Amino acid sequence: MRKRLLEIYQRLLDTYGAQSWWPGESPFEVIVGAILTQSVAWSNVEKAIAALQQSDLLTPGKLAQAPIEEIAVLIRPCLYYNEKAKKLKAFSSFLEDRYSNNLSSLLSLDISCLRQELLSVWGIGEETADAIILYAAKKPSFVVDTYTRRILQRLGIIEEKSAYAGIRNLVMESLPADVPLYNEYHALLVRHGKERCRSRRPVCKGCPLSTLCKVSDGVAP
DNA sequence: GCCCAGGTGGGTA
DNA sequence: TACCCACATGGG
Repeated sequence: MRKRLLEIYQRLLDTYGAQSWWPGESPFEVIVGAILTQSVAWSNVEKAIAALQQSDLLTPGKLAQAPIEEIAVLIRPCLYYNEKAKKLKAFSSFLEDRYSNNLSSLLSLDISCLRQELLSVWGIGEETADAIILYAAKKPSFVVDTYTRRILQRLGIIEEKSAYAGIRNLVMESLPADVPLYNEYHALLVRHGKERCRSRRPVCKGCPLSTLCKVSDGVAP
């Protein structure tokens, strides 16, 4: 499995080049981005982050104090803005109550404790937690998103209804626990997914993974 | 006008 | 456990 996953990685890297992913001036900004990007393209998140920055709300203390309505107006481009305003507030309040706004002390926990803490926050699910661990805490926790699932499924590596934990474990048990590798792999899967697996019908012609794929040409499983 | 994006939580059987 | 639904903008 290790060989297979590395082969996929190498082909994607050769095709798309390094993605140098997840821009963010600070770990806190990365976390805000991780919450805002739930089910939405990053381009929309950038607008919201810029608006929060402009209103000087991009720090844990200030976000925790701001009314949900004020946050919601600023993050409108991000879809489900009322929900996400609550989620940002929930995380900020958690950070204030449990860590006195000391983000570093939260992020310095070991992966399993950090993951447990993050999952206890309303609005943070497995994918968002892993994105925060990988991109904000810079610790090796593989992120399984829609594209990861779809692509690995089409390659015949996972079952259609594989659970999140099963997919994550499979990858993490097969690959070395390496932050740059996990970072780049996730970014490449999203890039590839956007270009070729956006809809139910994959674009198989000229696909760098076509010879590894069990899906027949042009037909969705 | 229609489809779908880098999900999560809550409700129901 | 396994579904189903709400959330509700913007770009192709």
